[in-house]
Amino acid sequence: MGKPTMEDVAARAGVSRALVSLVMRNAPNVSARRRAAVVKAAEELGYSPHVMARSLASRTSTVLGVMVNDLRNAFFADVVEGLDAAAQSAGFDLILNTGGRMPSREGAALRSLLSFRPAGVVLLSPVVPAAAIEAAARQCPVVLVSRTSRLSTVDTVNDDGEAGAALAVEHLVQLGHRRIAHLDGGGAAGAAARRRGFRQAMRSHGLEPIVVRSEHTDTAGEKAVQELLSLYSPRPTALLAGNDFNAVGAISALEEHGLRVPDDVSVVGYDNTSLASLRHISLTTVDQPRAEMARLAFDALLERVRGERTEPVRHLLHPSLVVRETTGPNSGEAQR
Amino acid sequence: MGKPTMEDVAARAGVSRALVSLVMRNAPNVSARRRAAVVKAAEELGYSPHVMARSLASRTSTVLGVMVNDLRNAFFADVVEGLDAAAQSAGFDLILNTGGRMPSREGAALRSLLSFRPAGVVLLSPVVPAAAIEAAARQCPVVLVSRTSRLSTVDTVNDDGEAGAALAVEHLVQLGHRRIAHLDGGGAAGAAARRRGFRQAMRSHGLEPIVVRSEHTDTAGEKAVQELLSLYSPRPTALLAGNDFNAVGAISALEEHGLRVPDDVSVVGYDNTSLASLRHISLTTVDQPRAEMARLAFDALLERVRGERTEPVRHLLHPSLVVRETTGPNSGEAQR
DNA sequence: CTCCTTGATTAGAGCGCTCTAAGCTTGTAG
DNA sequence: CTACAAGCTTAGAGCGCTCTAATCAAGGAG
Repeated sequence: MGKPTMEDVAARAGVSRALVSLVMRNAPNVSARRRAAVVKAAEELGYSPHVMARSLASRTSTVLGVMVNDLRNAFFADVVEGLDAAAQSAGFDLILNTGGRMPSREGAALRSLLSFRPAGVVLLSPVVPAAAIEAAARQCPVVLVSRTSRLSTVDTVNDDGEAGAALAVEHLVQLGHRRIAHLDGGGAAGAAARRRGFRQAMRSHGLEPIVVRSEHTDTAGEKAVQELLSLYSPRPTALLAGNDFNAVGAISALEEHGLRVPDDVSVVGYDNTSLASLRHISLTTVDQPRAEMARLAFDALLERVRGERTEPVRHLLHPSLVVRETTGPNSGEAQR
Repeated sequence: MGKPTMEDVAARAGVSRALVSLVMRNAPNVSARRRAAVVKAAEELGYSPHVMARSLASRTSTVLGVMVNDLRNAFFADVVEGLDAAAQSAGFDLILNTGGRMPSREGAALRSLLSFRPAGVVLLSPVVPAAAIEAAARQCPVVLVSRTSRLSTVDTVNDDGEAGAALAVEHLVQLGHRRIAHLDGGGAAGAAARRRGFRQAMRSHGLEPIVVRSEHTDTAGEKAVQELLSLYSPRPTALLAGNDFNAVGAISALEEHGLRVPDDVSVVGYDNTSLASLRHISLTTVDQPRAEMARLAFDALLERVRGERTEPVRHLLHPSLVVRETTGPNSGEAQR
């Protein structure tokens, strides 16, 4: 438990502490002989530099703060994995926090991250007020994922929800569907953009957009379908759910009503979570390039850290459609 | 970007740095007047103590290292959430890493965690050699989740896989099933215990255990069922999958063979991930108390940190069965 | 043989904080 | 008026490191 310090290594190698420091940072201008001696001593003692002490002394940080509102959501877990990969390859470390989608808890989490004086902070779909984000941005670079912002001090990375929804509509229209409904995500992150994209795409095809209020859960999806079927007759022949969970719930409800997917009703999800790719579900869905989003978020941070950029950057990533087995041609049976 | 220091606060409040330090740690024996002045000054400057500097000076750490091999696995994401909750309520922070199930990467990740001189480290189902774990345990308390160990310096938290499998067998036997197969998890974490529990429970009922080699993925589950159906005639009437993903794959394959679940074949999963609770799947499964596991892991660490305990602790948590809609009485049709 | 130059090494200050021990006020008792 | 707790406050060393500037050794040029 008694961890060796640089001083210990120096003593054992018969050199000064400063020289050990140089070796640890692989600085040039260290003779091969001394370098070897230091490396050997360090190995024998099982020494590795104390990151926090280094950070203090060098006035630099290799820590990235990450706040995620819900790790259970596979989308965020994927982004965190991506951030970790980027961080590891650049010698950074992640300090991670959850905010539970509650502004107060998120605020505390954010403050906790900042007390590490991180090189930067990534907020995944935060719900804290803009003022809190602005305050954070005064302390270090901040990038928002799955949340937009007008603050000139923060960067953002989002998928183009409008384009994603349009992609889905396009696919369904091409399959011959004309009565298409959207089960929206209410106030969830990105829901507004998807709704907007859906409406626009429908209108551009001269179709009447049907939107049912829902949420990003499977039970909400079921409920929305109940409502949809009782309200609209003839019923829609295709559905764009707010996300994959919602889509799975919708499928359950449809099947309970004796409607087959995709024969009677086509269903498209959103997010392409691991759920969608399960063969048992095999959901046609809109994929957000999570790995790329993570990479861009990390790079944006690094650019700010290095002072290479001061204007904000707004990444709007183009989603893609993954066609699986829940969508098919409009059979026409249900057409009036 | 210029972060205020304790000195700045002290100057503004007209007191010494030491006094500010006392207030920040809300030590007693500080007059109300000074305390208020310090708090006010800190607020005005937007000051919060520098955790790393504090850690260095106090020779204590409020950082917990967490290594998770795969965040995409909902089980681990849940445990991390639990750890975060425990950590937050005790004033600790998580530094998180992934090892990608590769010993070399895990080793690097572990070293990276240790360089923060954390108060303790939690390893979620690590695959690094015991020697690496032992080395880590010499630096700080280590607790293993979903991995056993004989090292007296590390604590472990596992679910009782034998009991879990037995629970499932018991349930199926009570439903009248006698030909029950287990699609095992191969070399995955916990798979051996589940397999052992399955065999034991079957034998204790005088039944012949059927075990098919598989993996913890849905495609492996499908493949295992193909194999099972081609190999065993009469076919089993019930299945215990290695985990939920595997179970979902198995269900797909069964349905493709025209077998209904649970009418023709009952299926039990393992883990009770969010997947299982989707109404569309509604999988009977064995639940591991993840929140409790996280809590116990955290507490074990804290006990070691505080020096309250030096002997290792081995938590073996009792899983519970969550009965949903993929299990039902043996219809007897397929009985010989 | 002396003066520079160049590359290798080290002394020492300091990062932002904590913590021990010492110093300063009061109030109260003698 | 002195003595002495008891309660507040602060000086200053030091945590483990980095970094600047100074030192030193060893050639090469004059």
